[in-house]
Amino acid sequence: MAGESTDRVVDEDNGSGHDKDNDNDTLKYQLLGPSLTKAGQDAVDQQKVSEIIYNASKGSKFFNHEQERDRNQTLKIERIAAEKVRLEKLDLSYDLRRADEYLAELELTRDLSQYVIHVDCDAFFAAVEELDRPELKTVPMAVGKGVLTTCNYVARKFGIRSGMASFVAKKLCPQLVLLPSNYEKYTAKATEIRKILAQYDPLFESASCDEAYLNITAYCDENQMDPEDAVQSLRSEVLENTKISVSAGIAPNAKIAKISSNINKPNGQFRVANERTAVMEFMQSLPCRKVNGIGRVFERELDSIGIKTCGDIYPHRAVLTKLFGEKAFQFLAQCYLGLGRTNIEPVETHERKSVSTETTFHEIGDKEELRAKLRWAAEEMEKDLTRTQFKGRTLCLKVKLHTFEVLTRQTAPPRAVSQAKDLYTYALPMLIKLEKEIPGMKLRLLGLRCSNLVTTKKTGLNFFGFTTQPKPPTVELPEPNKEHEIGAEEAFEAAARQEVQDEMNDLEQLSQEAVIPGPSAPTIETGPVEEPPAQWECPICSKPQVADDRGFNDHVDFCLSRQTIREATQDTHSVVDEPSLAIAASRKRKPVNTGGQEDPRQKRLFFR
DNA sequence: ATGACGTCG
DNA sequence: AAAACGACGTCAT
Repeated sequence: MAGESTDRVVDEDNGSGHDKDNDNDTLKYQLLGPSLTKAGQDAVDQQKVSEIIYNASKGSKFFNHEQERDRNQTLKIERIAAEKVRLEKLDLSYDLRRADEYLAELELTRDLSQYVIHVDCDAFFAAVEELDRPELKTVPMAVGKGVLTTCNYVARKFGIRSGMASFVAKKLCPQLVLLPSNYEKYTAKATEIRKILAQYDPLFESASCDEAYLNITAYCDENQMDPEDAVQSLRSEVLENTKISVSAGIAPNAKIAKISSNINKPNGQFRVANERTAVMEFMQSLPCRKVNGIGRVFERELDSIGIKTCGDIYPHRAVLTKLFGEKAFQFLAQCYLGLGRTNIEPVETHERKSVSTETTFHEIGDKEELRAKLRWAAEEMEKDLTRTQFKGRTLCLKVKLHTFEVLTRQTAPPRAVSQAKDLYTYALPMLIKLEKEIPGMKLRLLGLRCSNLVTTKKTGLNFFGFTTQPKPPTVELPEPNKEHEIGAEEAFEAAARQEVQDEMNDLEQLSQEAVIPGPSAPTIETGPVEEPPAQWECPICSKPQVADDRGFNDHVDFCLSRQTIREATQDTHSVVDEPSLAIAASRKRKPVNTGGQEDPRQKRLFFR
């Protein structure tokens, strides 16, 4: 049973001292995973499921990390609840009036003229697999390796959900069939489905592989059709032609359509009429958690002040800004009123903000192995950047420690980067810094992300009728050279331990070869983008740097090789500079906000 | 700007 | 024994 509240190592990092025994309840709820609200779980005994998950997890590093998070969240919501009590003793008439004014203002923006629908495939990945192997329809089955991405409805009866660790799922249902995911197959199927969706709204918006928003107002007009009939026909058309069942929500805006598509899942639809009363009524009893954007954490925080449904927001409107911030208040106000966006547009019109790659692996502490992982990530990243036709002005390294703690470090190279060699060159110093900050660092994940993107697409060149050749922008090196480059990169670190001079020569050669060669680009380099010569400082020695006219700078390579040598020769006897030590020491002590400090409340903002 | 964190599918 | 990945967004500093 749930008796013991685990043996807490209570040391000085816990200023508040006290610890509720019922912490386990929230923790267990947390462990149930993020998709508790998904369909197919209604008949499941969640108590029992939660016990099993808890027992399967107990003591693991993952569990300990979740426990830590849960503790912090609990502290935070205690502060929120206490603050709310304090606020309510004050005169809130000003806040009340402001809230009401905002609500009135929002009300004027209400648009009930559009039919927006959200289409959602039922257990999509699992359904696609079942097409190939119909015998799986009757047995519990899930897709995904370490973590499940989807499971069929038979599996859901056992309490299995997407996002669940597969070994936990096996505990809940030993006969569960696990399939590896096959994204090509799923995207191919998704393309078939989208072809049909396009007939109903050519400007539909793919929200993900298996979801889409459509505005069918025009379609209904032109065909003199009721939206429900239109969606009925859309769904049967999809089912007949692709053998995939989909559910749909029909509503005056995207927010409500999204919620509605879940209501009669699987293979069903639900409509909220385009009338104010229908909308208000629908929201009134709707649990906040169902709204896209309110997750497990915010749900708990809202619950702690007595808000469970969207209707509960109204009576609390006067304190929301002070407790959660202006943006959160505005978002909640829209939830209460059931407002949402009505303009649906193709996802291609959105500009991408970042490109990233990351992988999880067995715990690694060995420095060489970590570099190999970083190199691999850099290569993956280069592929992704090539495919998406971007370079990154800023580069971010992400690691997850063996404790599941996640850290990120970012840097702004002197020029936008896209080649594996450069990605590696600029990421490695960040990794090295982390290794210094965290003695004995062991990782279970490593990833890279590029943001501040610069497009390498050759756009706008065809106003004289020139067809833009869709040639991939990276034409730098013939294949064999790439191999050589990687090999040399390995050699780099090894050689660094021996002779600086020789190494520098090698590096110079490498740089000459690897850096963007002007002549091989026949057309204008990268169309419209004019990269400003960023000012930048070396992540190792912090000296200000200037990029040369090829866009790069050998200083980092140089500094890096010195660094590597120092590490190799003096490793045990630490030359580690004091600041790093200070950071390392302070890391573990969480910023326990001491008494006098006011208002540590976290604010959040949602889209739009 | 940078890093932590929340959220979604 | 064992808990993903990629993308987006905020906030505090």
